[in-house]
Amino acid sequence: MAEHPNSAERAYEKLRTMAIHFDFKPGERVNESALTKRLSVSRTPLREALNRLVAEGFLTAAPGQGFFCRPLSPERIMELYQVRAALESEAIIRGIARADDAQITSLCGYLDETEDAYSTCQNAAELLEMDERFHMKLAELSGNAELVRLLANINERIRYVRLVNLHQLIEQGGLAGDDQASLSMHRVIALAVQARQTEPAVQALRDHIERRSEETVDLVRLAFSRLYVPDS
Amino acid sequence: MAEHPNSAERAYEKLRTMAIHFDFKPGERVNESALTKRLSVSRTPLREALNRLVAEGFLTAAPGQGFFCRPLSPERIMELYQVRAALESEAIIRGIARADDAQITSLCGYLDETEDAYSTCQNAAELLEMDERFHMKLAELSGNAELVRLLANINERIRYVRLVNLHQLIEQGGLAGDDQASLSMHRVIALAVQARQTEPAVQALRDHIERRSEETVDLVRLAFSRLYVPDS
DNA sequence: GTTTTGAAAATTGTATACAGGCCTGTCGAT
DNA sequence: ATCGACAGGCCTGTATACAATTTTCAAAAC
Repeated sequence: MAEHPNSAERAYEKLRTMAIHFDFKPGERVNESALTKRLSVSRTPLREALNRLVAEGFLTAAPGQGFFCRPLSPERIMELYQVRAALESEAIIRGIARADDAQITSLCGYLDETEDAYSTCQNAAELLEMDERFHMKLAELSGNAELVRLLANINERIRYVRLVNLHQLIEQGGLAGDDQASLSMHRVIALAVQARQTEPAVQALRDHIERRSEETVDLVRLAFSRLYVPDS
Repeated sequence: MAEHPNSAERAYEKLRTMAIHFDFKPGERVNESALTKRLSVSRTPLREALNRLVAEGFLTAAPGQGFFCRPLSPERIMELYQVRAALESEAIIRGIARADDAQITSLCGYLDETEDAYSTCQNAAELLEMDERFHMKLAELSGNAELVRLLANINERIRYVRLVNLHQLIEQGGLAGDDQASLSMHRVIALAVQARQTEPAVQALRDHIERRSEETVDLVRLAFSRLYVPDS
C-alpha cells in the first residue's frame, strides 16, 4: 500500500476505496479532522484528495459546510447506467472499426479463461471484478483513452449497487441462471464484435446493461438496507 | 465575476477560463507562485482549483513537478469528439423515449429564434456559443444530469479547437455554405427527434459531428499556429 | 410545550512557513 | 568539445496556525 510516495495520493486511494464501498453513508457529512487522524495525513493533502473525489462524482461539496457523501438515489444510478450504455456502445462501434483481429481474439480468450471460474464462483466481488474486466477490455478495443477513463469512473460509481445486487442473487440461489445468462451475453457481444457486426453487438450490449437498470429502484432500496443494517 | 465568496471557487473559474482558451500553452508547466500573484489568492486555494482542473481533464499533474497544461494532439481531440458523439447519441435516444412534446418544441423554438443570427453572424465565438447551446439543449432532453455534465466538460475541452476552426472558415469566406449546412443539420436532427425517429436522428447527429473529426489533424495544426503566433 | 436567542464549540477556508526534491548552470574531467 | 558531477536556487508538497463561518446546545421568552 506504500506504493505512492506522496501522502495526497495515498489519501486519495484510501478515500476512493471508502467512497466506492460507501463507508460514508449517503448524504453524510465527511469530517476532515477525523479523517486526518484515521489516514495519518494533514488536512492539506486530505482536502486535495477530497476535492479530486468531488470532481469525480464520489462526493459533493457545499461551500462553508465541507464535503458530503454523494446521495444514493435510483435516478442517479439509472443515469450512470445510461452513461455506461452510451460509452460502451461507442466503444463497440469504434472497436469494430479500428481493432485488429488479434485484439478481438484476445477478448474472446479472456472469456474462455474465465468461463469456468465464472460458472462456479460464489463470491460476488470476484464475479463483479471479472464482469467489469470484460467490459473494460471491450472498451479498450476502441483505442480511446478518454472513453476508457470515463467508463472506469462510471463503473466505480455503480460498483457498490451492482455488488449488492450480486450478493442478493447469490443468496437467493438464483445466480446460476442469471449468471449464465450474463456470461452468454458476453459471448454474444464478443462474437458479434468479432464478426464486425455493429448493430447486433450494440443491441446485445444495450440489452445486457438495460436488464439491470430496470431493477434499479429495488436495487437502491436494497443497497440502503445493507448500508444501514451492516450485518454482512 | 465576484459571484463566489470563496477564493478557491474564484480561482477555479478564472483558471478554467484560461485553460479553455489555452492561455497556458500545451505541455507548458504551470507556475504556482506566479499564479498566486496573478489571481491574488494564496497557494492553498490555488492548488485546490488546479487539482479540480486536473480531474476535469484540463491540466495534468506530474508528482514532484507540479501542474502542466494538457497536451494538444490530434488523437486526444479525436477521442473527445468520439466521446461527444457517444454522449449525444445517448441523449437523443433517451430524449426521444422520455421528453414530452413541449420540451422538444422548445428545442425547435430555439432554432427558430437563432436562425437569423446564425445566418448573418460573423463572430466565431458567438456562432460557437449558439451551436453549443443547441447541443446542450438537445442533451438536456435526456433528463440525465450526469450526461449533461459530462457533455459540458467535453465541449469545454474541444471549444478552443472548434473556435479556431470557425475563425478560419469565416476568414476563408467559406462560412456561409458550411454554416448553413450546420444550421440545417440542426434542423434535421430536431425534426427527427420531434418525429420520434431514433435511428435517423442519431445518424444525422453522428454525420454532423463526424464531419469535423475528419479534419482534426489539420485543425490541431492550425490551433497550434494560432497559439504560438498570437496575432488574433 | 414550542420557539427564539445567544454564546460556545467545532469545523471549514485560507495564509504562511518549512522541508525536501527537482531543475539549471557551472565547473571539472575525459 | 562533450559529457558528467555538483552546488545553488527554485519550486513543489506538507504541516500548522489563524480567521471566519456554521453548527450545536442550552437557557429564556412566548
